[in-house]
Amino acid sequence: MAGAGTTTPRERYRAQVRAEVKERAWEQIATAGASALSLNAIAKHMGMTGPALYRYFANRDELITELVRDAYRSLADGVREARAAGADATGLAHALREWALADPQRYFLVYGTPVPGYHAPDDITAIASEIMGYLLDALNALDVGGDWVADCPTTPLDAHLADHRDWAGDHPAPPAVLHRALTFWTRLHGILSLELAGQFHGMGFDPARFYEAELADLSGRSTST
Amino acid sequence: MAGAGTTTPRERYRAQVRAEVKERAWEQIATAGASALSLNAIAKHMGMTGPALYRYFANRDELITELVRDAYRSLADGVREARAAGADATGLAHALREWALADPQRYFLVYGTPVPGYHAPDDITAIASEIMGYLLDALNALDVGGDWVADCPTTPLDAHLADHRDWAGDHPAPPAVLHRALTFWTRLHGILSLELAGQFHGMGFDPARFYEAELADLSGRSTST
DNA sequence: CCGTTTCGTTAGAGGCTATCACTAAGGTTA
DNA sequence: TAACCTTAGTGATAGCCTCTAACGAAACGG
Repeated sequence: MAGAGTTTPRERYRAQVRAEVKERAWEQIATAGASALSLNAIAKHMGMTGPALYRYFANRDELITELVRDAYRSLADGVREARAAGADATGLAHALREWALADPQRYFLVYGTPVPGYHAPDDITAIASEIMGYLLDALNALDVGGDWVADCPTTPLDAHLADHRDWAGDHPAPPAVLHRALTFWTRLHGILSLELAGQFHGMGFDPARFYEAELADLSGRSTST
Repeated sequence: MAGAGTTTPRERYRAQVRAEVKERAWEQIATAGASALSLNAIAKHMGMTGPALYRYFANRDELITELVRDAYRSLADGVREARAAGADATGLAHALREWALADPQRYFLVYGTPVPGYHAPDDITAIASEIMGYLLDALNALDVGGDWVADCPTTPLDAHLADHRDWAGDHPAPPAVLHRALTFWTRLHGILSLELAGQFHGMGFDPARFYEAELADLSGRSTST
């Protein structure tokens, strides 16, 4: 019997095949989008027949869910590492942008159009709130003196968020910081998703500069008001 | 030969079948997303066999493109009407939100995850810039006295936009207004797309209030700085 | 009334997901 | 070593899908 931490050859082989399937899947997704992902085509690329892959993934949905999980995980790791390297909220925003540009379809797999019936498993939503946690940390750290929060007028939305802060877990950030975290997320996502979708194509301006400008606005007002 | 403006019975019938196909298509899209749209299933629902529909649409892509066109058209009409009824930029934002909530999948068809290879035909991008035109009008009208633009510091991004303003056509809006139009679009889209994608699910707060808060911020700063 | 155009059908190629029964190979145990 | 069990991969099959081609039938227009 295999002790904890050891792996049998069979388990190693299994893990390797699963990894190769996912690798091919990412290639397919990058070139044709997630809806065009085909287990059959992946199998043929690997020199197998279609049904063989059902030994490794219960169905197409399970493979996609696994890819979504990996994508979330890679973003969370990137953000955590940026934070560990001393990045502030702006640094996290840059990490997000680089992660998004590196593989647009991966970004869309996480933040793009959902299929109506689908509901992500709990461990994936847990990773999502882990990412939100890093953002809250970064924004909260900007406010160590408490001066920005103190100066900040209490808006009706802040009061509302004070009553609905379950999503922040037990994070100590005050409502004004929760508010800022939401604006960070939604504003950056607004730019990134439109840019990656090609909606800025033919408009001529440089999305990176616009991103920087929004970021400056997002950070600047913590000190200027 | 039918004179201009008249229609033969055949043309009427054809238009009616095409309309019914699109109607069924919207139902399918609303419940299962665009990727699950099936010409075959639509035909069966209409009491026909699958291949019959190829008399009306060259292929699946053409049907989807038609739906995208209709969706854009309906948004443009809504925004134009709101503007004609005297709505300012905030009013347009409310029109956008209602249009989005009325049919989330329709919103995603227009602003959601694109298929990597796909390129929209020119008339569709023309509708997109028509919508942008209404937004520029509304934002420009806020600034009739020119005081906000005058007070507004010329940012590097504004200078950049002054050099890349092709997308605004021959609209007289100054660079600062172009900048504001971009922030309007991207910030509102950021919230709407995440909300419709269900990313706020389980977070507890009311997205409508957050939308209002962003809108207040977007409008408020035109007078406060 | 008759030719022409258009519509809808069936048949079929080729793709997909997914299940099933079966073989062949690998590991385990007596 | 031999018997056994587990697992990987196969072909066959069902049931979807898109899309093409050929054929009958209906409707239109002169």
